[in-house]
Amino acid sequence: MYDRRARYLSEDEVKSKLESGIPYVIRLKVPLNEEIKFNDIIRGTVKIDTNHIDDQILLKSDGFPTYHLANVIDDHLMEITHIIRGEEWITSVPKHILIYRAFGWEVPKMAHVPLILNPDKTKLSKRQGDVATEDYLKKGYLPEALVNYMALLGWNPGEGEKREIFSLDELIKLFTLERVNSSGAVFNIEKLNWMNSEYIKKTDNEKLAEMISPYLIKARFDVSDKNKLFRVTYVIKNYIEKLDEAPEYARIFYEEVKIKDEHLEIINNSSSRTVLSELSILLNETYEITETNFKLLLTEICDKTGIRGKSLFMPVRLALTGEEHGPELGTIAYVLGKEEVIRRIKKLNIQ
RNA sequence: GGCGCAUUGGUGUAAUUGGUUAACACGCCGCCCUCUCAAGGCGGAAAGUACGGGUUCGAUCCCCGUAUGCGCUGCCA
Repeated sequence: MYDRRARYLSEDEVKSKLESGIPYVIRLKVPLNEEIKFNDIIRGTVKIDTNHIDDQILLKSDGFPTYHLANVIDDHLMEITHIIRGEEWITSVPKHILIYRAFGWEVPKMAHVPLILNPDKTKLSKRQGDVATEDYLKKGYLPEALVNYMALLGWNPGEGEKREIFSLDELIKLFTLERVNSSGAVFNIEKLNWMNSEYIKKTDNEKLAEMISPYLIKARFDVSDKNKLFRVTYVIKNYIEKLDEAPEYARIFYEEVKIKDEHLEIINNSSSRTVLSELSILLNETYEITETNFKLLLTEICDKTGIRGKSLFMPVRLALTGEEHGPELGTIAYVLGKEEVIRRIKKLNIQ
């Protein structure tokens, strides 16, 4: 700690040092043995002994002010009423109060908010993941979800309010500094993901389609067919938690089907061949595929052939997507459309 | 080292001025739905409130100590 030597220099000493041209700084003369008390809106009364505070440098040797001086003057000139900032600033409050006092200015109200923590409870850092909001926006977190999630980190609306999804307007209405708590909060990406998926589900298809198309384009999918894009959006909105997951789930609608080796056997057995050829026949008699009538076609095949359950659905699923898992078959067929469904089945028989 | 701030399930939080079976959400597990995967519905496990002392008829809540974590301790902000 600085020994406060400058304050004990005599006037003559100061004068001669000044004349000799030695570089100097201007410091704050902190009173000795005084307890500075202040009220923090979030934490209540905080006391700090001035003996633990250095004689702060206010003007550097190059003549420029340090943060502490500039900050106080700036806030006063801008008529700041409330200073709301991170907890790491709390120990510099007495320095600021002393400066306000020296100027004879009123001290604004103070509120020091808790820190956001890594899973291991250390201060949030780049080493353990993204910290910039841009990083999250890029991944396809919606701004509303981000705001909503962050608001709930260290704050809550109180008893009687069970909701957790709040619009900006609602947050503005409900938020008070008094209900912010004072301990650091671990940033839980799982809950953010959940909340983001809630917001995605709430977004209407047209808007959501617009939001995901950059991600699909980046994956080199041809999204020029707007109708198809809307249908794809309608399907995947229940699957994605973040917008950047869209290509992964939209893939089956945009990429050529590739039958994996482990599925060759299933797709080539006689029952599967029966199902697929029956389906082709029925499709030719169908004007247009809808979610429900495609299911009806499958029921019809079941009635006619006695093939049911997995042996009925799986060959169709594999033929249309090349995957064992995915949305409901009727939905998939509806999104692809009649022509494409027929094409995909046909392509298979040729192999 | 000194000073400051904090401490409720794995995580985020709740619990009128001390009196609840300590509540909700995420996550996890199970069941239902179902061709599958999600979504959705239902249910379950999970903290006795960091630890130790007080004060009190009674402490998550008040006081003290310890531990732990974080912050500050710059001619950085």
